[in-house]
Amino acid sequence: MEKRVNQIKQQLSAHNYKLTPQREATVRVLIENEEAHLSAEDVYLLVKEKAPEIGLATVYRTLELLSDLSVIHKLNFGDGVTRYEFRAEGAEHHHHHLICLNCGEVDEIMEDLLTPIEAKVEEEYQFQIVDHRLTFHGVCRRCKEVVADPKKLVGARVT
Amino acid sequence: MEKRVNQIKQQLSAHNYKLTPQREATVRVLIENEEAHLSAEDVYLLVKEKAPEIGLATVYRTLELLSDLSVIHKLNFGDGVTRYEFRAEGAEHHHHHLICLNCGEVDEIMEDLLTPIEAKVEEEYQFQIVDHRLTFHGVCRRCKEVVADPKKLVGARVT
DNA sequence: TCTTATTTGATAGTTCTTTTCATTTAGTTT
DNA sequence: AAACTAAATGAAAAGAACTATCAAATAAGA
Repeated sequence: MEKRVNQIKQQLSAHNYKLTPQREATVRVLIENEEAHLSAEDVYLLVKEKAPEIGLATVYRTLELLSDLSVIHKLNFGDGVTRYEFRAEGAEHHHHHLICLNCGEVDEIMEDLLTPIEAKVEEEYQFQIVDHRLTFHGVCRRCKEVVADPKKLVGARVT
Repeated sequence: MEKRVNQIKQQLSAHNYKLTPQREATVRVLIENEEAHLSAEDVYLLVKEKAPEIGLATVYRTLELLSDLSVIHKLNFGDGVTRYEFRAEGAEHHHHHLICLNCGEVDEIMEDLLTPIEAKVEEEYQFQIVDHRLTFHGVCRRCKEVVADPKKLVGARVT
């Protein structure tokens, strides 16, 4: 944890930004909730527990800054809010997501399944890939028994 | 064109909706701009040219309706607006997108590259896939010469 | 035709996010 | 250490995208 905070501190100062107490509190919340896909509001509420004087605007600014420095990733699961997730350490680009159309839960696929496809796309479409987003929408293992007809869920909950 | 409008008319009436003049104008705009990934605002402005009396709320409602009936797909490229695209005829789920981080253009990959990966995911994660979203972010063929270091574009323009 | 339900347009309201601006904080220079 | 300069912050206003409300218009059914 301390190591990671320190690493981010260095990334910030490399770009002439400081790790202010507000930024540090935000970073710690993000690290502590690495798996959670927090919205800005979520982060704000969690940071407030540690540092009640922080303002929402600062949280937004910090998230934007960390995103610009590729410390975190912005995600959009189509529910109207931007969510944020730590970039996996050393990962070239981020992992994939499984969104359950029934319960809304978001699970992770940590392995990169796209490498062969990317090679094909770069070749075939003359497109130089920097990053990707891959999301599967469906029914998670926990909801399998509950859902009668998965096709009926198309268009539900997530865009 | 007429054939497709008619087909949609039937899909609507199958669910007890009418193809009103406003809905028809909206549908026609969507068909005419099939490749364009229009936002609601875009659609509104285009429909206004044909039917100036239409209101923005009606456009939103129509897009929502068509989306519910899976006539069109909602897309989210992370620029803050929902975009709409016709569902390819007979396609099980929609195609993939190439987003250029330099010029913002969105190109299409019409072939489905994910079938083998989906089989693996369904098996390995016990997740029943209904649909997917796959987007590659990078530099399009048109911008290749202009962009010196593509990595620098990470975090730019699109979330 | 009369009745009933659907659809619409205008507008007000929400929600999420960004901007503004005065104040605070931190780093630099003397 | 005091004065100066720049960066960062919090509060609140503003903005953008979308949704809900409601009276009027349209269409369908009795």
